[in-house]
Amino acid sequence: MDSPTRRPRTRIQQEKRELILEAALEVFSANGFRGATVDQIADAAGMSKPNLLYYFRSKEDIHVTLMQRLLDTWLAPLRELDDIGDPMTELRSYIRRKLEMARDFPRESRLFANEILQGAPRVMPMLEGELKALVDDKVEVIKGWMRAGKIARTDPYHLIFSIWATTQHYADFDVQVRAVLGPDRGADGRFEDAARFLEELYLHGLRPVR
Amino acid sequence: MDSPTRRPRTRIQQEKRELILEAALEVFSANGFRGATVDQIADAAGMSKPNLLYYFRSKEDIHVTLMQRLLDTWLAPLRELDDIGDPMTELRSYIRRKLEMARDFPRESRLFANEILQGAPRVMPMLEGELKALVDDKVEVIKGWMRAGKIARTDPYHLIFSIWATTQHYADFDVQVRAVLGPDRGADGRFEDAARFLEELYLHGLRPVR
DNA sequence: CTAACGTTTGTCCAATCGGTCAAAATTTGC
DNA sequence: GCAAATTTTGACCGATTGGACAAACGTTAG
Repeated sequence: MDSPTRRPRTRIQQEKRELILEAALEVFSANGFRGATVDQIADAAGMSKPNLLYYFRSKEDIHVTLMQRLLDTWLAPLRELDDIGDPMTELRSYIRRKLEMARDFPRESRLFANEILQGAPRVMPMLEGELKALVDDKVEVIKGWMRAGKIARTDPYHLIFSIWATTQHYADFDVQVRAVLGPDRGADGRFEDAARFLEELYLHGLRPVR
Repeated sequence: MDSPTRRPRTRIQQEKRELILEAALEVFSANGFRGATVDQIADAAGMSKPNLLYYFRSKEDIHVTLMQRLLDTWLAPLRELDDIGDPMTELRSYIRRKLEMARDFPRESRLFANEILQGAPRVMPMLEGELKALVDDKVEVIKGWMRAGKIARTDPYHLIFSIWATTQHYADFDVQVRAVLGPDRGADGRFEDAARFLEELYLHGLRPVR
């Protein structure tokens, strides 16, 4: 009675679903939702298309499952932003963590970017619910820091947006970054430079230090 | 002999090609290249599909034409970044101009983001040629400012990347920004807040002013 | 062994895709 | 006004798409 697309029961279902999601991440992030085909995903997962559709009801089913899991890990760094500890240090390590995620999980970043670019047709509820709630929460923390004079008084929402933008840029616009920088400096070097720059930017901006 | 897809000769060809490009911008930016259909574009342009294909050889032909035009206007603000005038003022107005473009031409921004996200399959040569050359040029200008002690010594490439990222974010991730901020503040208010925040960030970072 | 259950595949289908083509409708040059 | 050139359209095509389905295959418990 229970279809495998409900709740995985056997070990093999658990494994195959993971395999499919990994393959789908690869294909979706590289081609977008409409650009990806079920055949491509099935190929990448090493199985036939009907077999894949035995584990997931539809192409969209794969995508929403992927997005649901993604958002959790994607927001983890922001969740860790905590009131304990020095504000400036907290923010710096948040930026570093986000930059590390752009380096280590570029496919996840691009998958998310693709979805938002298309108007978030499949994750809008999550944005207005889970995401907004978390951001609102952290904005209060940041406001506290500002009131205490620990960091400059500025717009906390746009502060968070700017951190998202600058860090995810290195995953989403990777080919552009590479095209501009040339092949001289490898991926590690690029992220090292980016980390150093962002630290300086968020610390004291562009005003010359004397 | 000359097909209209070569060089527009008549007034009507000029007009219809413009009409198609405008419609294609709308459709491509909202759905990506593979997500957009020729029928959609033809519909948006108020003509039949075969008629559209009389003015452009193919779907890809429309896209490359669009991208070629786009890159020029897209890079205009950076071209204006000049050695004359106060460096800090120059950078501030570059940021402002880029932010205004994100506000006034979000479709162009999303079209570009879509293309880069997919690995820039149709504009890679432009990135490695035109774009890289321009950035290299402006990086030298910025380095001069740093040597003169006018702005802080930091990585000029990543400075430019960060400006691109923070400004275009408001076009590319618009739905997310709106979802997080809620409906309270209109589009004008959002961009006002963003402009103020970015000015403060690039001026003195997050260090509290006392 | 065998019945029940879970897994895999080959085949097929309707819908949609980008693009062609010949013919009709319209505009233009003289 | 009329012939030539340009513009527009309906009908059509092969390829690809997401998905359905029944039959075959494998596995496991009794």
